[in-house]
Amino acid sequence: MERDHAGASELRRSDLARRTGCNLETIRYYESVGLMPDPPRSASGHRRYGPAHVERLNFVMRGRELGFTMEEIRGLLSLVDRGSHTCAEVEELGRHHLEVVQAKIRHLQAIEAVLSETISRCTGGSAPDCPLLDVLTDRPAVS
Amino acid sequence: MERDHAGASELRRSDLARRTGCNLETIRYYESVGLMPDPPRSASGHRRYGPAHVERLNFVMRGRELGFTMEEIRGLLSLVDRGSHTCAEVEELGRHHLEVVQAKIRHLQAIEAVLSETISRCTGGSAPDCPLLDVLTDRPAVS
DNA sequence: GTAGGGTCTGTAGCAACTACAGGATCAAGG
DNA sequence: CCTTGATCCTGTAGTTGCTACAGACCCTAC
Repeated sequence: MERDHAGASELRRSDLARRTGCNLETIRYYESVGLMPDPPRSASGHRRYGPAHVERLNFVMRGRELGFTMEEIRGLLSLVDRGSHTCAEVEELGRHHLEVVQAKIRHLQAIEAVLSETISRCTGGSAPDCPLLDVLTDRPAVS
Repeated sequence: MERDHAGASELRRSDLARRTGCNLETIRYYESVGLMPDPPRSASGHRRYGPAHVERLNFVMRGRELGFTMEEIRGLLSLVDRGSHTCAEVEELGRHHLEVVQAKIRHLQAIEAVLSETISRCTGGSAPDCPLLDVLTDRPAVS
């Protein structure tokens, strides 16, 4: 006879981790900050997860993969949890995040332009003169 | 007569901050982690900065603007401080950093592609159906 | 019954700052 | 000379998104 077993889909924490690919400690972290609900516990205090937890963790993980902050995911989840969300509301969160992503890309591209241009002027030799150091020290390039 | 004044270019912390555009607290932080040297102090313990500090802080700040980590900047500084650096050494640090930046750009662009494609399919209406939520829940798009 | 895993909690660490609190000190005006 | 307000000092805690312990408990299989 099995004790402490409320159904075929009761997962331990390591099962949930394996199934979702999420780090074990990260699951606890998501619970501690309220992204994941506190799961029911066995008599001895061990967490027991059901299919709803798997779904929710997948949601959170996909959100993170798309670069949403935990705050944004919280917003998305609360829309969904409310049960009366609209596409327009979700889209707005998405569009805002998209703009942030695009701004980051532009920022990195600006850095990339300076870096690659500067490095392309490096001789790579054993002399101390270096265009990259010139940029960092703001010494104007020798014209 | 001026007391506590060892030259025309002795700066207080707020002067250094203003002159470089660096946050006041950040200067202390850089000192605490060794990116900036501990400056000499006045009799009462107030920091006094000279031109060398301005130069070094500018170096650090330009490095940060180019996205170098503090560890990388530490590396660059130790090359320069050693006094016998070569362009090849500096270039290698720069090239490595460039690759990191390019990888970040690619990562963000992949995110951007998914996000903008998904959001473009949003109707923005008051219905709960939403392509972005579909992606997050991994519900396959209705074909 | 015991060995080995897994689980529990709390805490500290990472990067790179930023922001206080609570006190000392300085510079200028009266 | 004294007050006032700005600036300085230190130490500590907060931020984001985890990750990694330590030390105790528990659970399962042999």
